[in-house]
Amino acid sequence: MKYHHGNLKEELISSACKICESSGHDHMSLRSIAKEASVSQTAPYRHFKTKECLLAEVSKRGFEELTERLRAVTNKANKATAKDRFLEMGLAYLEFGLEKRKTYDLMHSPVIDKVEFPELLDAATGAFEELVQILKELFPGISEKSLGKKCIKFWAMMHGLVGLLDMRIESEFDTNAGLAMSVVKDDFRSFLDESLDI
Amino acid sequence: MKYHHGNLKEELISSACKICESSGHDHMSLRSIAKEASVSQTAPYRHFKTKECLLAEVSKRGFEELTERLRAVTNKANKATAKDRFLEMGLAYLEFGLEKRKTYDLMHSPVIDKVEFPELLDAATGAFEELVQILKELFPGISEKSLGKKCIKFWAMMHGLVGLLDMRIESEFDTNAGLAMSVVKDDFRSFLDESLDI
DNA sequence: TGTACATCAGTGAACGCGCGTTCACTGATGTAC
DNA sequence: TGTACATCAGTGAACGCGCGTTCACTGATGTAC
Repeated sequence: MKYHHGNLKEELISSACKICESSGHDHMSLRSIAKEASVSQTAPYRHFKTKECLLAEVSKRGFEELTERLRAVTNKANKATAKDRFLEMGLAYLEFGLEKRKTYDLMHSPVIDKVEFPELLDAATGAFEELVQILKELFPGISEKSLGKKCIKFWAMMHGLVGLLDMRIESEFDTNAGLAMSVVKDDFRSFLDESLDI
Repeated sequence: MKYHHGNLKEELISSACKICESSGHDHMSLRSIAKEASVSQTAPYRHFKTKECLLAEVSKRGFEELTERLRAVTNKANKATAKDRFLEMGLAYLEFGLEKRKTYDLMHSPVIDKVEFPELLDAATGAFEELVQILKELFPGISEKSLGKKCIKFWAMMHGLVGLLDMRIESEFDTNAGLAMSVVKDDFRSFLDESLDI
C-alpha cells in the first residue's frame, strides 16, 4: 500500500462498478466506494469533480461492455445467418441485462443526465448502433422509416423483458405470469424467434 | 384547520402521490409529504407504521388506476372488436405509463417489496389480469402455454416502450432512434398494430 | 344534562445517522540548476 | 550527483444538511355513570 497509489482512478471506477452491481445505484456512496478501494473518503476528489462524474463513468463502462457483447455477435457475420445472429443478439442483450441487472438500471436511470457526459452518450449510442446494424443486415435496402420502427420494436421488447424477468414475477403473479415466465426461461431462443418475427 | 383533521390518512396518501409524480419516488421524504398536507412531520406516524407503508399505498393506488383504465377498455366488449380493444388496451397502458411516469417507476421499483404488502400484490396482479383477459378474448380456446407467451410478449413490449419513450431519446440518439421515436409518436396505434401482430 | 376519564390524533424538540463536500495538512515525486 | 522547490496525490477532521424515527406532551372527542 503505497502513499501514491498510481492507479487509483481505475481502481475507484472498478470499486464503484462492484458496489453498483452488488447494492444498486441508489446505495452507492462515495464513502463506500473509497472504502472498497481502501482509500480515504476524500481521495476520489483528486480524480473526479463530483460523485456524479464517477457514476457516469460506471454507466459508461456498462454501455461499453454491452456494446462489446453485441459486437461479438455482429462479428460472426461469416459464421452464421443474419437471422441466427439476430436471435443471438437478442439473447446477448437479455443476458447482459440479467447478469448486470443493477448496472443496467443505472445505465437507464435518470440520475445521470447523459447530455452532461458526452462520452457516456457516445457509449450508449454505440450499443444502440449494434442493434441497428443487425437489423440492416437482416433487411438489406430497408427504408429508414421501417428500419426505425423495427429498431424500436426490437429494443422495446428486449428492454421490456429485462425489466419483467427480474421482477421475481413468479412469486407475484402466481398463475398465468408465473407460467409464462417459466416458458420464457425454458427457451429464450424460441421465445425470441416467435416474438420477434419482424 | 382543525386539530383533529378527520381525513388525514387519505390526504397524506394523495399528497404522497402528488410528490411522487412531481419529484420521483427517490425524492419522497416523509417530511415533504407531511408539509404538503400542512401537518407536522410526525403526524404520518398516527396512520402509517413506516414510510414504506405509505409508499406501498401510493404504489397500490397506481396499480388501481392502471387497472381501472385497462378495465374501461375491456368493458367495451360489445362496442368494439377484440382486435380493436386489444390495440386500445396497449394504448391505454402506454398512456398511463407516460402520463404517470414517475409513479409507474415506483410501481416497478424494488424499493417496495410487494411480498410484504399483500394488497399491493393484489392490485398489481389485477392490472395484469386485464392484459390476460383481452388476449383470451382475442384467442378463444388458446392453450395456457401459448397464452402465457403472448402475455409476456404483449407486456414486455408495453413495458419496454414506456421505458424507452421517456428517455428523451431524441436528444440522445440523434439519427436512427430519433427518427424511430418520432415515427412511434406519430401514430402509436399503427405502430402497435404492426409490432404486435400476435 | 353534567362530569370524570380513557382514548385518539395531533404537536415540537430532539436523536442519531449517513451523506457530499471542503479545508488545511502532509508525504512522495519530478525537475531545474 | 546533490539539492531546492513546485507540484501532485494522498490524509483526517469537520461542516452542514436532510432524513426516519422516537419521545413526552397536549388538545379534542366520545362514553359511562
